Amino acid sequence: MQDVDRGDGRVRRASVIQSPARPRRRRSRAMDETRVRDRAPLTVIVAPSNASPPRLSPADLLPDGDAAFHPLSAVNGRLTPPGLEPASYATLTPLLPLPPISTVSDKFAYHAGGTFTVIQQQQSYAALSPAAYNEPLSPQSAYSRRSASPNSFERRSPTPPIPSPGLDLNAALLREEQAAQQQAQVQNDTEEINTKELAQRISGELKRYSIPQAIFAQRVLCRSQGTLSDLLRNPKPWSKLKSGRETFRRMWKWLQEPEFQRMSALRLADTPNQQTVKGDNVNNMQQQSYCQPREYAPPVPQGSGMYPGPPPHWEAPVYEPAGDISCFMTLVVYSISHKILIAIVSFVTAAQIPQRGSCKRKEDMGTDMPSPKKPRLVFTDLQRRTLQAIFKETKRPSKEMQVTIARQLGLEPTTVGNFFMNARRRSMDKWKDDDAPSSELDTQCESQDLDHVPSLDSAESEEDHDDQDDHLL
DNA sequence: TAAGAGTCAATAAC
DNA sequence: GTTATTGACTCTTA
Repeated sequence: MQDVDRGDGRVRRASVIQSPARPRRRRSRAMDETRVRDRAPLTVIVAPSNASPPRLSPADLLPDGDAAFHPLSAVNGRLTPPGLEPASYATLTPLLPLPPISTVSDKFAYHAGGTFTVIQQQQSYAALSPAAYNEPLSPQSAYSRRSASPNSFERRSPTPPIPSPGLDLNAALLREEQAAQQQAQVQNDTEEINTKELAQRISGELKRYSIPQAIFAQRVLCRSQGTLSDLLRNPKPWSKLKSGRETFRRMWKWLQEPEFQRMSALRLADTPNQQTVKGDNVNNMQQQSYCQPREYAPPVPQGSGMYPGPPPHWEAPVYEPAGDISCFMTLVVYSISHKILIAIVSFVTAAQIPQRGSCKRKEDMGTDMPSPKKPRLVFTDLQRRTLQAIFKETKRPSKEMQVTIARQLGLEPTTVGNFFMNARRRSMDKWKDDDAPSSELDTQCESQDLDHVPSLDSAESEEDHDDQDDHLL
């Protein structure tokens, strides 16, 4: 993984010993675990990045022999399934059927293409007929409708194959259609999409057509490239998704489109400001953006004037390089009388851990001009390793502990809070390696979530490398 | 109100 | 130039 040393810090060791934490409200299994661990002394060792890595074995870190501990190596595996090699997709002709999304919509009856088309043309994307929305992606159906003839997409053409009907017939059809929509909508809300497979297919299609993620993300999903990348690499099981299902539905929908419409969807938004015109021209597909308003207002773009600006400590950050850091840090956390008393003993060189603004920055050091861009905080190696080591032991450190950690590492408490929040969420990204059905995965995840820290993968692999170095030494 | 979920977007990595 | 990573923001949920 890419997470290599970002600093030269040579932290020798840091340990955190924690004993009984203040009783906390039970929220989940995770909290249970945290509570259990809070009762036991905790030692966190942060090894130097260029020397012996933090080898956090259960024996080292979990005096109670917590069986839930898992080596990080078992977690990594950012998903790039072998079956998704670009070459395999390259062997397909554009009109060959796609492999099935097994769990999706086979139960759905294929909806009359004509009526679907009319709706598709006249409604916004989100309001598409659910039946069509969830039409089967089985090889049979896909193939028969797409590749039977070069004009297969015409089955969804704006001119539906409705036999020159009288008004009554149309009305009946419309009613039938509406009923089907309602029913399908119900199904749509509950039906499961195999997000992993969908992600693989989308990835494959993007590769096959050389569609940049950024374009697809923006045009079809109305999301950022980074978001798409993350979704494709770490698709959450459908059952774990909430509002995020909409994004996968859009992928799904796009995948269901005939090639012609897929490419059209990608092209149409090439026009600047296209997305500002939504649903105001039902007769013009070029104005029919895939994108619908977000579930909530998107963040105000930076530089728009509404961004409140960086926190004070970012204004003139002292981005001290972590180089030449040589320290031996020990964190001792213990509690007395239901109140955590955190004692931190640090052996840090003067330049070791600035209390503020210790985060490195690639540049910006020589510019006095206030940048309109929000500076991105990047943890120093020491900060990252310490946080990761602590996270291994305590997924939900108390507020007090977070404050202490923040103070010790020269970070804002909110930054520390964000780290743990992100780490908790991203530590659940491990269903990716499992081919089991999502329901099964869910069960597995329940027992593994909190012991996997993908963000630590780098540290782990790094450690391996360091181990070798140590060995040489 | 805190934690979770979804996401942005800076930027590192390739 | 494209993709992956990740700190932080906004909104939702418990």
